[in-house]
Amino acid sequence: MRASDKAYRTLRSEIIDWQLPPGTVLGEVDQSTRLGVSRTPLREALARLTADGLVATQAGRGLVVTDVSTDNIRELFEVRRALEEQAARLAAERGDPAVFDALEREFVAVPALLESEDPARHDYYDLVARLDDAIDDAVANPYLVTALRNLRTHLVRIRRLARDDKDRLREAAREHLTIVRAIAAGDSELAAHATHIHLHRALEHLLAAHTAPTAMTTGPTERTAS
Amino acid sequence: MRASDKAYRTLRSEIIDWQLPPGTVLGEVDQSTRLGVSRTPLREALARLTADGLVATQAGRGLVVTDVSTDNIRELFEVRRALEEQAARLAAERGDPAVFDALEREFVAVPALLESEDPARHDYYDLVARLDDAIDDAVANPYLVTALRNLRTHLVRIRRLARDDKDRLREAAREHLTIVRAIAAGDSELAAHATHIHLHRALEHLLAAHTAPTAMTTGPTERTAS
DNA sequence: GTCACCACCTATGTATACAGAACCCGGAAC
DNA sequence: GTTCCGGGTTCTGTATACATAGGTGGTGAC
Repeated sequence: MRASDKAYRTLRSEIIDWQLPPGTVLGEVDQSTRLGVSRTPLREALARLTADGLVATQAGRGLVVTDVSTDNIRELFEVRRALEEQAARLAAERGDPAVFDALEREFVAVPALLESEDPARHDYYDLVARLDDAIDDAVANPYLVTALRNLRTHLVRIRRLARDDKDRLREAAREHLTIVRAIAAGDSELAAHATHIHLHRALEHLLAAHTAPTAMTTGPTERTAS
Repeated sequence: MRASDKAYRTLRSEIIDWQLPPGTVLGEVDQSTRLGVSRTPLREALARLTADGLVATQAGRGLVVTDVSTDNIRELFEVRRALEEQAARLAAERGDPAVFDALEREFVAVPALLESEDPARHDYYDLVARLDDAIDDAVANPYLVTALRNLRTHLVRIRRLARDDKDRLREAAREHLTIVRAIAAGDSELAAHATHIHLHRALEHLLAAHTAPTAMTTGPTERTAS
């Protein structure tokens, strides 16, 4: 694997996992020595992360991991609504019903799934990821899929703030079920509206969880990664 | 100005202006010597262009300028519809009516404008660009604005294929007028639907112009830039 | 005559060295 | 005490050298 890819993937997952929290200064020499690559591939990795919106140049401190504010989340969801509604619409028009029928059966089984031993809900998040993949596959539009992938990167990072409880996940599964059924039935408008509602509810839940413990991300987080 | 910025802007405008047509192979050494910068900043420029979708790595020939096929245009417009409708909606909700009232008056005057001496229609395209800027300003959403800006890069490149005649521009101006009035009136749904119709008509016109002289972009365009 | 293999060459990927600019700290003057 | 200036240090930006991989062309064998 190329050194620049290695640096990019490592930094990306560290940022998403909050091992590198918002505000972390990413000096080129620090990171290149830490990751064991030279500055040239590291710069490429940082450029890609900047394009992703995970890092940004702050006034006079160089590159820092971007903050996740309440406003950011709202803005992100405005874009997300536009893109995911369109994706749902197109998936309903073009998707293979059999694929979404199979996913429907899995979403029906989610309440039972959530009772099982899986503290991190990995099985559930895996199912949602497979739904996303199926939609990406169905829309067959590289531009749209790329935009959605970029967006999901941010959403995974934000998910850490959500404190998803069992009740919310059960509700989300019901919302997903409506979406999947609409896509399987080829009803594009229903799929779009179901997606709209799902995102509306997800944003509500996210903001409710985020406004309370806001101290987590704000304030002078001057931590440096070493 | 940084050498990498210089290389990026130069290559970007050359690709958009069709001076570097689709299929052109962009070797690192060729371009770095041609542009008078070293390979390091040039690689950064190429990475940015790749992220923009203007160049892509092709099988075994390295980086090439991306092709513009009919399918690409359709896919691009699917994303565009999603993002611009959302932008129009948000602009109607948040925009300053005075700004869009002023633009409305300018769009009313377009038929007269098109009669003037301006073979390249620069004045008209300028007005559309100012409308885009006003919408960007009104939506006040950096993620959405960034996505729209990236999209418009491709659209400017495609415009070269459109052969916009006076009739189409007059029609487009009427469509824009409807959009601007809806935004100024704060009617988000009307703004979204007017945008939808405008994009539908624009795509129709583009495809009609593009399917006939398709030989312009296809075929073995093995040209090399030197 | 065609196909396969080998060698050379050119391209990309990486490391490092150097230059310039910006920031920080200390000192001095008002 | 505060502010401004200067030196030093550290960072980014750029250039270049080197290594490796992949592609191409030529030659030989079947």
